[in-house]
Amino acid sequence: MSSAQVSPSVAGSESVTRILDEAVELINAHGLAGFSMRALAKALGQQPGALYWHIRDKQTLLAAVAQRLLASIPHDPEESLLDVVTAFRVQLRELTDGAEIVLSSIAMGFNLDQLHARFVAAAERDGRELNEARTLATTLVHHCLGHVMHEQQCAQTRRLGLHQGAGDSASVAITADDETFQQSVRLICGT
Amino acid sequence: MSSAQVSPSVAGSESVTRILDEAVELINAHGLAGFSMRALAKALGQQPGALYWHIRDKQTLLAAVAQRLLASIPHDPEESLLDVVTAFRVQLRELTDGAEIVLSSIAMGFNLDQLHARFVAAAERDGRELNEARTLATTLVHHCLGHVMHEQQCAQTRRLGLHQGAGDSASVAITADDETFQQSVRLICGT
DNA sequence: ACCTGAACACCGTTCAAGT
DNA sequence: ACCTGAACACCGTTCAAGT
Repeated sequence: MSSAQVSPSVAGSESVTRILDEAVELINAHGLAGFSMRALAKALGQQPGALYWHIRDKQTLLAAVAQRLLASIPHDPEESLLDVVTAFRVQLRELTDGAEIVLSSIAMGFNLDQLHARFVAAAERDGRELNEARTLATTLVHHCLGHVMHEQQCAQTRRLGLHQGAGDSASVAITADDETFQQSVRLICGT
Repeated sequence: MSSAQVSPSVAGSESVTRILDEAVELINAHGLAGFSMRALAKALGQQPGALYWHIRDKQTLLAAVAQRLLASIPHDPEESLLDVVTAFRVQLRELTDGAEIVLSSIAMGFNLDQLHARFVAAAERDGRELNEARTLATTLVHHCLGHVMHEQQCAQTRRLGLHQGAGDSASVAITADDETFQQSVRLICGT
């Protein structure tokens, strides 16, 4: 049995850990667009091909990064719905292009069920009925992903320089900042 | 003045139109991941370099595709908030990976202000106060993008074959389908 | 078990030179 | 004005061969 997989549960083969650590560092430094397998190999002092003994491919690597991101959301057994959605957003923002990485990992079979379950549990603790809790959970997850994705893409726009909009760029009607996020969450949760 | 730009307003140089048409066709056929400048050139019967006389680069091309997508949301002056969010989702789904293309175009300076304004206007017609209308608009845009992105990534997972989840794949707790979407919209709008 | 070296089949983009 | 041909500097991935 070759270990050429980043298996969801047993990903701790310690060479894989080193690879993931370095991948996170590079993504944080140069963004997802500036991240390549070849650059990762170079940073690890190896040949590009060497990576493929440890991991299946780039997409699987990114799915593992996404998984690690979600797994490190702090877990409070008494957390409210507001707590968990806030923690989710915080964690997405810890990693450059975190929302894009999580979303695109879905195409790798990565799913958000665990996260969804945490939202549902928190909603039920807040006194919601099960069906309502489920809708609430799904809505908040989708909203948070859309919001942070927007925010992070705007950040990249700024990093690359010019906005191609009109000269005075003060006219941005739709924004994705802290205050907007909180207003949306209050709206969804019904104050 | 070289025309090497897909300028937002005057993009109608008819060669550019042909390029965009073909790009949309290829994206619909093979997804964003399977779309390349070289494949686009081949489909047009040209050399890859020829494209760069008409358009600045790939990202600008995709931003133009996103713009065309948003511009072709049917416009009803009496539309309700529900109408506009539904039309937005329909249009995102017209194009394979449409949500991803729109979201990533934001990094090119592409912004969603026009769309946001339509949401706000519809909300006001529905009797909302301005601040409420703004929050509602932002929330719905972010939610819809997150939702459709999730949905389209899942579709790609299915196209590529296996889910790497457990054997029986019936256990998907979080989904992005029509019914879920409508429930979320009702929740956000307050029934 | 783990890595190198070298290759394969691609990319996006530029730019002289042609017409 | 518009396109070709050819190059540049990259990609992800595979795989024999080494240790």
